[in-house]
Amino acid sequence: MPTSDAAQQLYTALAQIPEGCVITYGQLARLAGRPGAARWAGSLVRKLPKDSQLPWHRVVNASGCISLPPDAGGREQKQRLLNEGVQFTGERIKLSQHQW
DNA sequence: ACTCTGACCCGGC
DNA sequence: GGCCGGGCCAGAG
Repeated sequence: MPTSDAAQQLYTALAQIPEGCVITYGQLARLAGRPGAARWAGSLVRKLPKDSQLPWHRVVNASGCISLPPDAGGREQKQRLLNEGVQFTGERIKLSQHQW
């Protein structure tokens, strides 16, 4: 495909993430075959529809924190993660779930 | 075609 | 732990 071959891979990898696990934009971009293109991954995730089945809420930055502002849906993301069993240490995700 | 921007990452200080 | 600068990709003005 067209221009979104890698994008499709990114979506696929995102869909492969099990519950209770999170991934960073960089890792996601790497899985999609675009190492270093974390920004690109963020763009795709941001454009993702809310009714999408893709677990976009399991994507966080390398710091292990939600990069999305609370007033933009970050609150919902955190709530979803908590609902799936992801433990938070304040605003930071526990290192144990840092990888899947 | 060029410039700016964005849910980013990494190495160096 | 923090701040700075450079690097990556795609889309919009």
